[in-house]
Amino acid sequence: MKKFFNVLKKCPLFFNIADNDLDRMLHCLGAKVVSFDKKYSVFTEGSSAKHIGIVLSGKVQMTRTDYYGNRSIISNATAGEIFGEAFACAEVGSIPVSAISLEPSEVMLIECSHILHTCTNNCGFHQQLIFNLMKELATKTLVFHQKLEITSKRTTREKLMTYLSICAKQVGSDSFDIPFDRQELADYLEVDRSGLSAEISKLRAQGVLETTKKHFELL
Amino acid sequence: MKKFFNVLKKCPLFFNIADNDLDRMLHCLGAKVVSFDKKYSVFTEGSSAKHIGIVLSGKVQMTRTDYYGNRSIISNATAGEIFGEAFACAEVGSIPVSAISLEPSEVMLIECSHILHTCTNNCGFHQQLIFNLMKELATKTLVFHQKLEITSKRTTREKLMTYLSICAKQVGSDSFDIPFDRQELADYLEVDRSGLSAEISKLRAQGVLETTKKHFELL
DNA sequence: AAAAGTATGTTGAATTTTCAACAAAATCGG
DNA sequence: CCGATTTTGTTGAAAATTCAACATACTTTT
Repeated sequence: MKKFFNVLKKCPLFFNIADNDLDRMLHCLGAKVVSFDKKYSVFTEGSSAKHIGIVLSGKVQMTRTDYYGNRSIISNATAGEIFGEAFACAEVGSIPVSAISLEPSEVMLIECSHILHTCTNNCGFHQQLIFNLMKELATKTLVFHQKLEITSKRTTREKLMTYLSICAKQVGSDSFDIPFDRQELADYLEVDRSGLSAEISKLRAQGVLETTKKHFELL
Repeated sequence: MKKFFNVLKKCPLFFNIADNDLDRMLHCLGAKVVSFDKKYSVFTEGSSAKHIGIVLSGKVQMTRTDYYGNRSIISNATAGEIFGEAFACAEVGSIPVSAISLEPSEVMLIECSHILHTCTNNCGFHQQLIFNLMKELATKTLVFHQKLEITSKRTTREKLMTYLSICAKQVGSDSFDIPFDRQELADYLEVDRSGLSAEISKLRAQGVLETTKKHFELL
């Protein structure tokens, strides 16, 4: 596990956990590392929701696909980020979303009950873990509010501009990269891809923005 | 505070807290009760996010209104339910939503830092409170997933049917009441009210459902 | 370097939504 | 109980989205 310590130290779940406690803790939690090739499922919609995932390397995407085949992208997670924690913490039977690896990825899986319910060894770090988990859940809720703010807009143009404005604000610059290609961006904004492309062209023609591939610049 | 004990005992924040501890605890937390007339703001968009709200009586609605005046309804909270906890827990500067009383309401406000950071009295219930808060945040995330599932649908008809199906499932019956009037339902589904009314009429004509006011029946 | 596959942009037709305006029904206040 | 207000339903026109089909650009593989 040692080789992942640099990533884990950045993971909010382990905030305030001393370095030399980490190894013992992971053992106590029964943490395991699993590798996934590109486009493999980490979690499948409908499967049981016992584990919290932590991305160690690569990229994992949370999606849902409805009855008619419309894919909806919930979020992307990269190294150090947590996913699936809400379903595991709420102790629901099955997950309403899928998690797939966008690249070859390594993922740490921790059974959530090991975090929530104090082990017999009385390790003493459970309280800190639960506190960290709570913080993470609160932060994730804010991310959802942001996504709702974006998708509640009524037109493709407004959705896109709201999303790009948030990106610019987060980066602190009008020039930035987004983590989505065009189809993914459409699935994140919940709009039609070709309509999105058309709208981007229009915005470019009107001098509102410049873009090449995943790079955007607001003018 | 005694007169609210029946409500507070049903509040998930106080799960597993002994009855005779509750009074002392509320005092220690600096909980205060505030009354609001109909249509008053409990929280205003942009204000600081320090307090968790608990509805003691009445009804509180979380909304956001965008630049163009489109109102978006996030959720309704009735007696025993918590609101605003995510912003307080995440310790963000300001709230991105408003909370307004739909009826004359009484609300308990607790400064979140009093829950998160152990007090000098060493009361010993903070760990349980934090655990409960974590559970609540996880549950709320599931509610958000549900709202996203609904609003990610592309047509008014699909959004409505998805929402009604979820209602029916929760109640365990095809006959149920919804907590929204038509305008509120439209704002929750993020669609135009008149379009929603037209769609409901169509569904009625097609024998898919029956409805009078807030009562719906799926056929 | 060519071929195959993938991603992006473009277009027009069909569908759907929004918007505005109004009528009818229900509710509220005195 | 009546008048005033609010809610709901209806309609048609304008705007926007979706859908399908295709052309072009870009990547990857062999």
